[in-house]
Amino acid sequence: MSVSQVSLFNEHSRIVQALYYNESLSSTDISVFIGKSIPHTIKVLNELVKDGCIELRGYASSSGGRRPMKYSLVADDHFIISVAMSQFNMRIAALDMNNRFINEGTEHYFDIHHLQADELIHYINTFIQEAGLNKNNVLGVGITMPGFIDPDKGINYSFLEIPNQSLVEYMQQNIGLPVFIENDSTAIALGEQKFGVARQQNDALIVNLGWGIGLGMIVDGKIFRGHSGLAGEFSHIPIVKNGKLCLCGKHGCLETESSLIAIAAKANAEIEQGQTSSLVKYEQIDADAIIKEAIKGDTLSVKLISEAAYTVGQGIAILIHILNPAVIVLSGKASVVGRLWLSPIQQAINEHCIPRLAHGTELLISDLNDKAQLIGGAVLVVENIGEPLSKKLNELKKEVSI
Amino acid sequence: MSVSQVSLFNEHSRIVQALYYNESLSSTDISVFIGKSIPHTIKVLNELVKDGCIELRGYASSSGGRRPMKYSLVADDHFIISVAMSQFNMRIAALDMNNRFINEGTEHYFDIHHLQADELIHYINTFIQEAGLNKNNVLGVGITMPGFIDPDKGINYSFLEIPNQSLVEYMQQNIGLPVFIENDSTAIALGEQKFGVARQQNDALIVNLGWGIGLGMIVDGKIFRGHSGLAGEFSHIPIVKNGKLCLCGKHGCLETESSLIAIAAKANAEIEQGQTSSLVKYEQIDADAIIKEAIKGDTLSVKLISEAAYTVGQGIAILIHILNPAVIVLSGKASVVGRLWLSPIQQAINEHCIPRLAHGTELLISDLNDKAQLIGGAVLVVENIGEPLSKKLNELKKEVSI
DNA sequence: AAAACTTTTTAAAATTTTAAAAAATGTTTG
DNA sequence: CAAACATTTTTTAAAATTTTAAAAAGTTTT
Repeated sequence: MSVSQVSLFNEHSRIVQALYYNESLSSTDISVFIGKSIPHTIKVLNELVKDGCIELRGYASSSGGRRPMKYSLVADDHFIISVAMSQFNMRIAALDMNNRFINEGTEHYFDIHHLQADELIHYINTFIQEAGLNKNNVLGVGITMPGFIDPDKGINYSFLEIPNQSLVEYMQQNIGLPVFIENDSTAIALGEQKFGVARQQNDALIVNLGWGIGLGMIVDGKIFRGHSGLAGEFSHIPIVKNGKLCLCGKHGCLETESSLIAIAAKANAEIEQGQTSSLVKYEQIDADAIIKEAIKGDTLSVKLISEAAYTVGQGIAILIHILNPAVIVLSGKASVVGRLWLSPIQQAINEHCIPRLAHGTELLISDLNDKAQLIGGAVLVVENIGEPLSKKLNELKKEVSI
Repeated sequence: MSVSQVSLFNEHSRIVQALYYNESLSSTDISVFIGKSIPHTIKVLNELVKDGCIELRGYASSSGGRRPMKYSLVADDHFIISVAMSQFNMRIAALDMNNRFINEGTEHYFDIHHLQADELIHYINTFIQEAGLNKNNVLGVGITMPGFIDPDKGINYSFLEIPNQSLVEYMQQNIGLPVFIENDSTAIALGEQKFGVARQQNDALIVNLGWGIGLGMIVDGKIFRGHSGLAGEFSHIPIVKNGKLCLCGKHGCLETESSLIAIAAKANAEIEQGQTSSLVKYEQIDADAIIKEAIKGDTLSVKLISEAAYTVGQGIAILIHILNPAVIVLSGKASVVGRLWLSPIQQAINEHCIPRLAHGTELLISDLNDKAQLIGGAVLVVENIGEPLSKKLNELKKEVSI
């Protein structure tokens, strides 16, 4: 493949991206998106129509002038596999080029600490087979999971380490498709940015209310990772004075007070002390139980979530001062009870932010619910088509600093 | 001026930028910097040599092959005026195209709350005249000052407001040169990034230890401002439990404990309570007095700075978790006693950061000292040549979002 | 029905890159 | 010690790409 073909391919992929994020666009829109002239854009669009991956969808309306042609992706020309993992489970789904789920997907349970890459590969290959997908029509597999992940090198440093090889390389060899990996919170942020309430936002913070408190940051329209990929360690900022030792070894981390794990621990303690609550009927009081009872209105569950939320709000107040985001999105597992989190967090923001900042920041609840991570996995693939890992690694090596 | 000429001009200005930040570069270096092919780069370079703003500086060494020609800016072809203001004073200096001060500069004292734009204009015009500079050879004037500033609109919302006009417009009309404004902490960050210890860094935090605690953030190689330009409000993050009311109206702001103003207030209180200290000899104990005595080893002064530093360190620990910077630079007025700040801050980082993050972040003291802001003002001009305000405003209006 | 406006098409012009040759220099080898 | 070779930069000319400008084609408003 010559260099000119590569750059052409990337131009194509930019157009595919534009259309994946928008049902249909005019040639002018696409021309702006890819930063090329209209004649050139139209030439490329025609090629893609001939290729069969883009179709014409009639004319858009006009405010007084010739009506523009609408271009869209052909929905079933290609598909994307998205794999969303948490510490304890994984879901696999397939999406078409209109970002729609083409089936119900499958779910598997495990403890990620004991999960083997081969198991993961087996689940994915089985899924592709059972969904009846032809691998030639699959753009790629987006795997999103907890851990400290380098998406460019294709390595998860926390889980699923493969000796002498990157996880992505190993997966690609055994699945026969392009594979991309990303951190779960980051994936949720991607999903919210492209298809959720953070759509169109260049400066957004997406809080992943889950087993821990994850944070995905969109800075200047792009996912922000920091110098060594560790940025967004929100759940370990030292702002709590409860003396509890965190798993990370430090005291005072936000997650010792506000994660679902911390909330569950508190619930168990309170119940033991004889607190009345509909939680008593559970054999093991875990996050799912608390969320379930909180929805039903159990006082203790609601109280515990509210308290945790206020502490998270204090942390968010600090984030706002430093990053001045346009929106903050509450997403992730626990955001299904988003209403319960919202007002304590908003109150903490009002109490701890300078007014100009508090007013300039919108606090929103995800409307993607538990789909955010799966959608983020699909976005991950779309964002990376046209940039195979090998090319990225070459760039990393070349990187010249003047 | 046709559009093609504009883009050519911007290409020229990219080359000027590359050479302003580097004493000399080869055509290959410049080609990489501006992202164009070597033949094209050499063509443009020849034009600039003919123009007289770039000169040849002989050959660089080679690791085995033809030696590359070194290109440099002609030092006295153009000059830059930099104006560095604080709340209480301003310095004016002129720099040549090698980033060297061409004279001693001048200094004026005032309270910025009562400063008039006309006064500022008078100082600048007088300076240019007395320095014997021809305005045709001055690239522009970079004014850096406290306040909430929108550099694109050319407005300082906190000070020096001009009715019905932007400050920059007014200044340009009365000085007859391109004028650019920027926040003081941001300017210091620019200076440190291009010429200081944060050189080459894409992810750096520059702490401006001054009357307040300023913060300039370099994210992905660029100054980060947030959604509405308020990012980096480090001095108002709520992390102190001292009950003191901050000027911003909130309790618990970092600056109630750690700014030079807070330190001076504490010193006065301690002296009144009969503490022994070489500070007693001062009529008014202000920041300058404390810095002076701390250098001499006065126990009280050192103690107060150390305490403040530890609190700043707690704040920095939070910044590190969120932003994962490669380096943190202590700069600004109070960084002349940088050694005193260093170890309490480092200790707070070690205590409050997860180890992987603490180890990945270098804490450095500025070597530009009080020159950082002036140099930042010059960088401000260099960064903006080729992009006149009017063009920027047009772009702001056009900004299409898909 | 004319005027105003927007999108699309076309063809010429301008820009930029590619590829190959030439020039210059350090390293290796006989 | 010099010739051969590997490397790197510079030059050249042809090829490819992309843009500009102007004309044409549709729509809405007046």
